[in-house]
Amino acid sequence: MTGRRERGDAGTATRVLDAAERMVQVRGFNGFSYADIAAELGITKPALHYHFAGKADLGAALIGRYTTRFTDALAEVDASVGDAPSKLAGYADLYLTVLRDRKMCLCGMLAAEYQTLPPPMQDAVIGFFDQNERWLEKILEQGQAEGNLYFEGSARDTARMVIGGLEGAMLVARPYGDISRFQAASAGILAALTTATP
Amino acid sequence: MTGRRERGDAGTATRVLDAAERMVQVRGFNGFSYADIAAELGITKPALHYHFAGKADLGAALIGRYTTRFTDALAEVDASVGDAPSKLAGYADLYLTVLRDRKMCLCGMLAAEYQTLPPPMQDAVIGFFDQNERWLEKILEQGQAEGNLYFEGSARDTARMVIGGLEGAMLVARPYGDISRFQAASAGILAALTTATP
DNA sequence: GTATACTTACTTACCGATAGGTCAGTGTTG
DNA sequence: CAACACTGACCTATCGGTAAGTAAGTATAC
Repeated sequence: MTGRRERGDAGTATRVLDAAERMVQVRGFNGFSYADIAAELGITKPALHYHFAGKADLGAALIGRYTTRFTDALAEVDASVGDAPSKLAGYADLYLTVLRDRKMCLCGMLAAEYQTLPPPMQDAVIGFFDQNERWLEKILEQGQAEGNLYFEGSARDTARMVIGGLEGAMLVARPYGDISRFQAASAGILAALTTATP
Repeated sequence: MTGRRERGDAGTATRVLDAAERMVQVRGFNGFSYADIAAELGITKPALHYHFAGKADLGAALIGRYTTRFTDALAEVDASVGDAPSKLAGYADLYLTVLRDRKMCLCGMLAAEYQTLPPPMQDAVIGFFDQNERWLEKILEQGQAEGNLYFEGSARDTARMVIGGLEGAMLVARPYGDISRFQAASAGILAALTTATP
């Protein structure tokens, strides 16, 4: 065995994160074990402990990477489309992409299990939602200023409604295995924000 | 020890259901064990197996009782208030009552863990959402006919949006321990449905 | 009315499997 | 050789679940 990483080789740590991430998003943090990951990757449990001291550390690393990737995706949405409604649509599309793989939003899943999580993971989950909220708030304010987004109440409360609406739509759509349930809700939220109220 | 139930004594089976229900709503189905329940009630694990053959059976019984109670609560809403907007507000209030105890909707929690549940529990979770959807659909149609609820698209899709919106608002509000997050979302959903579009 | 049979509601003691985690090596690489 | 990336063997605690026994109450037979 080489032991040395080749070009194009993802590296064990990354492969562990990938497997664990998918397991959390499908089964929840309390729904898989170190043994499950080891079996899937064809390595041993101590190899996992070598890369991530404990399940709690792995969990925290998972949220960190997910949040970073999500932040990058939001920046990409910011850069690729101009007006606020398109950015909102791009935001909803990030959720849809996750759901297509029959997965729940990582932090939506962890929000359900929140009370059983080690405190560092709890803080990281909150951080994810805060970040989403800030980005959405900015877009909503932009749209209000541009005159192409309409809502009553604060941009902050509206941002929270959008996050809750999309997370909830994912949560309920997944048991049915029906993406269109999410799409209808997503379209409805977008429509509500792009329709002027008298 | 008498072994015989006294008046006002809840009965072991009911006490088990009560404890398990709270544990699922706070920690998730994969976040507690038979030992946890036994310790809380001051009985032994085999006593649990006497009343509920296995954790799967207990889980199924849990959803059954919850769905029945929810159905009763919906009938109570139907009976106590007249117009559709008030009924919708009553519906949202059922969610708020759950959240006040720092609990997630039982079936919202189980929706997150859906992929790890035994099939009978999966079916029962779907049944709960179907029932909610049917009730809401009826109310939405009533409101549309009365001219005091406004929405585009089908009553069915709108019902699904309401369920997703409220479940998601609960999901995200709970980590923050902030009921007002839910209330703002709930009020927003109600407002969107009671505001005429041009 | 009392002995017998049976049910209810448990307990003690235990099972194999799995949970997360540790430690002492080991082969490879620069 | 020293750092890196592991493996094999093992640990304790806990998981859901079971087998056997028991105290107390109920129904039935005579």
